[in-house]
Amino acid sequence: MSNKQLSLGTLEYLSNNFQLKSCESCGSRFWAREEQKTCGDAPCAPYTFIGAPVLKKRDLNDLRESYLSFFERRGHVRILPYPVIARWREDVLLVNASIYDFQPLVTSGKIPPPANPLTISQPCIRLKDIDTVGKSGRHLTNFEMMAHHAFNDPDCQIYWKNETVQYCDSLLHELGAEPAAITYKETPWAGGGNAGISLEVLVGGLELATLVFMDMERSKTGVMIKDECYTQMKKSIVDTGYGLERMVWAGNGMPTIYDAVMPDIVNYLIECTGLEHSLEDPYYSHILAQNARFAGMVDLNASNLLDLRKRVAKSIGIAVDDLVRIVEPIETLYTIADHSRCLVFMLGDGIVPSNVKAGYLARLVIRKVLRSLQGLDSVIPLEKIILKQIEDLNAFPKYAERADTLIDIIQNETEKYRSTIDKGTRRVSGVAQRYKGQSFPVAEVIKMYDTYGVPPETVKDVAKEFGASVELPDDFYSLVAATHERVKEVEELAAEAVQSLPVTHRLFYDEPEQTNFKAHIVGLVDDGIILDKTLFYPGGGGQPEDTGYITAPSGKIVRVRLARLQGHAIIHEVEDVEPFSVGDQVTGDIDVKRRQSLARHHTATHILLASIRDELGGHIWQEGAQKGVKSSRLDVSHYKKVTDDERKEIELRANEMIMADTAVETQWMDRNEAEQTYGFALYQGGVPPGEIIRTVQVGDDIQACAGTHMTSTGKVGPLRIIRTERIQDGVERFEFAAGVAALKYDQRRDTILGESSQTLRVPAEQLPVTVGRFFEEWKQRGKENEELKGSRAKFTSLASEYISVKEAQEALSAGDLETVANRLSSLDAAFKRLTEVKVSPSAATAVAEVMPPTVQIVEPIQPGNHLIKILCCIDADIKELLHTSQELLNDNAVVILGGVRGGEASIVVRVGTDVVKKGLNAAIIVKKACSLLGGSGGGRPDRAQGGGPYADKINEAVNEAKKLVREQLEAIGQTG
RNA sequence: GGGCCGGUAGAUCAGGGGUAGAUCGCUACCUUGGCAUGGUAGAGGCCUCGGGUUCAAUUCCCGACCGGUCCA
Repeated sequence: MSNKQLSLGTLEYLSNNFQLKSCESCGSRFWAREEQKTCGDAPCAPYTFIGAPVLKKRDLNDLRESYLSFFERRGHVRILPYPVIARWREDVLLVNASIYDFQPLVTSGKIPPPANPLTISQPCIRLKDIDTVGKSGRHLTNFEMMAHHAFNDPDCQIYWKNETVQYCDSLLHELGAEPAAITYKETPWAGGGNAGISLEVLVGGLELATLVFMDMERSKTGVMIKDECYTQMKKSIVDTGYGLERMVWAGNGMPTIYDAVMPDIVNYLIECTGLEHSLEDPYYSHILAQNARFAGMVDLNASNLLDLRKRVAKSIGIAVDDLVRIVEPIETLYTIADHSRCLVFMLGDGIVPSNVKAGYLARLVIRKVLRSLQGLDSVIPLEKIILKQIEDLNAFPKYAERADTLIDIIQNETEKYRSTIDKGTRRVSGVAQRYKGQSFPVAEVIKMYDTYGVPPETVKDVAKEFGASVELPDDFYSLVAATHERVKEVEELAAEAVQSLPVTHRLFYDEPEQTNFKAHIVGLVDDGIILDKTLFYPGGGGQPEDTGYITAPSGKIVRVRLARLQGHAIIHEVEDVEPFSVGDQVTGDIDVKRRQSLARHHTATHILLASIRDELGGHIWQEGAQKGVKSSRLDVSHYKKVTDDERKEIELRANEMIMADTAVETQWMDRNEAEQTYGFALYQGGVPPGEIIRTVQVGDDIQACAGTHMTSTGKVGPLRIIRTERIQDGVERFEFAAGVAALKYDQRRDTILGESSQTLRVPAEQLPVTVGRFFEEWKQRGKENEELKGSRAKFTSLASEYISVKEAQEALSAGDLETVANRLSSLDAAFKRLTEVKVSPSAATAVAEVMPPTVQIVEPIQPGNHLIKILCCIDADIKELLHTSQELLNDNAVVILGGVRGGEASIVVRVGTDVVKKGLNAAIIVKKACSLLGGSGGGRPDRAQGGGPYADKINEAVNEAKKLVREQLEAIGQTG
């Protein structure tokens, strides 16, 4: 740590034209031309430009062009804007500032800037203050940062502080600013691992730009800035940022930035909601202007919003409630205008809504704007507003081209949100019923939001309907965050031990089809050798490394386990390093089949990606890829599940590209030239470092890629998509095989089909129909089986009531059918239901024939006044016994049933309600009886079941149960 | 990448180691001259899949698949 202060140093231009002052309010150092007490920044100074513009009136397009050409005339090269999604960075999701375009590769010196100096208009998205957007009058979630950058290093000095301030001053003069109104305030700046002094440029109380002089980097010691230490670095970077929207606002003087920047959209929304009449009222417009002035003075957040409302209301002399009533609807419209515009940038640059990463942020914005729209009295579809925004953003024609996809995404998300809210609402009402007339616990509100995505406001509304009150704490969202266990940040990767290893020449690029080579050993490490040149691909870009053999001068052949890259050297990890010494000439043979399959899959990946993009649209972006020998994976961004038809179409297109058999062109190109020619689509697989990058062209698809490829698409062979799966919301994974692997895949499927059709004895073509039929029949059987079990249970129970087996058999053998028929006559109704055949003597015979094997014992006995019914069946499972027992049971009975099926014995005991009251417990009886069966059982006092493997002990077990029931009943009888 | 929820009838969901439930919808019948309605009966479930524990798993445990949601 050091007390050293960061200082601006002496700037000729400022010293000659300005005076250094100190703010009476906040104490910061600032520069102004004339006498001035405060630094000119909020909260020390109020807005003065509202109603009194401090710049010339310009619209966005006009001012953007003026800015860029101003710097072009001063030797800067105009660079095209980068997408708002920072795909080239690991550490951030969205572009927050123009300098993000050049971090980390340019700022760290790994690659040169695309031009030096340069100027750019970079659309940026900042969601940090999203909740104050619309209310503060000045916050936007999206804005264009106008910038000029100069990258200085010891060898190449472009310009530094003095020129930067001078440029700024003359630009502002050109734009119509009064020189005396311009203030430069000194502030330390830090971000993205770098730091430096900066100047905030203030005009009319509004910060229009920040001029950052980045010349320090994070380190263990040095100057403390925002809790981190920084030291001087060799490079120094001019990083400026001018708010395009703010400059338009300053030249327009409307009460809010939204009116100034998006007048058409705001007016459209006002018309849709019928608010225009109130805005024409001078009283209303006075209130809105006053509100905007006050809001400009404070750093708004959720907790001080009410505070602001109070102050504004007081200054105008109206009640807070009245103020809110007037101000809130228009604030909602501003929010909608801002968010919908933000979405055009996000979705237009290819962000697909998702539950992760940047996609989640897009969803967040969509849901916020949908919620705002819901709060309005009138219904305006979000799609309509988006279309209007696309029209308004005519400076970005690429968004108009993608309008259809954007609308599709929006509709998809709207539908999704609707169903989430529907589901959530039902869930909340369920919970709310429990808290009728009480307060709904905050923990439940958090759960609703965190787990089910129901916003707290919705919870409040729904709960109210059920008479449950909800107290929302101000720090609701921090409470949500607190429930998430803080996950330990992945520690920064330790810097690789920098070894000076020799550079290996990469033969695999020069001769992609060669499989063996001669080379000299130039180095030996632990278990590996380094050659002057090699065909072994060290892995990278999702392509695994090569394996193979190296032959020593002695003739000894040694297996190469793998090749890996370390620095610029390729290390061949070998099983035995013994036979080698530096200087030897060796021959290398790569594993041809492996390499060929990998190369095939690699080229196939490019082909597939191009086909998917053709079929599904320009938002498709590679999210990851892993090549393999047998199959490979390609993950792409997409907002819907890929349908079967789409998948087939993609597969066809891919194979058409293959059959077209075009050459695969690889080329080493200057990176900036490649970028300007092909755009960001180059970096599907990530951004490689270096001034020169390797491009691979497959058909119309061009990517920066370091892998090995086939020399023409035809050599890829057949390509089969094995399956698609959604690995995240918004990311679809394609698993596919190419060449030999694809054929093997097909063969495996053939085998599966063949075996299946053999089992069912039908040709493969008929499998779907047959399997369908079998499944239906199987279900039908199941149902019939259930029915029969139920019927049999009824039948068994009824039969047991009226005739014993012995009796029936004796009567039948004596030819006395009349007796059997008489005894069975009361079965008529039940029997009819079962067979729909009227009971006749012959049917009775049939019954008797059915019964003997089933019913072994029918033994009504009467201990005390309880009836015990015991039935021991063979061939019955627990379910059937349960059904039967139900039929046999009455209030003062105890039923014991035994059955055997499939080598397993089962026992069911049921106790009638009267007997349960006396204290007989079925569960205890079953448990004890089942121990004889080598198993166990249990249940409720009135109904228990169990079983065990010793089927031959079933009679013993049933008798045991009978004994236990008797004993217990007798014991109860004695005590009761 | 991490956390938290969930997958049961056509839909929405309840349940829970021991006979799978409700509401709506569907079919038929009854109530009326007809409709709204009301009543009665019925059809409709590999309780997502695979493994484990258990006498017994839709239920408990592990894994897969699918979905929802919050955060970085």
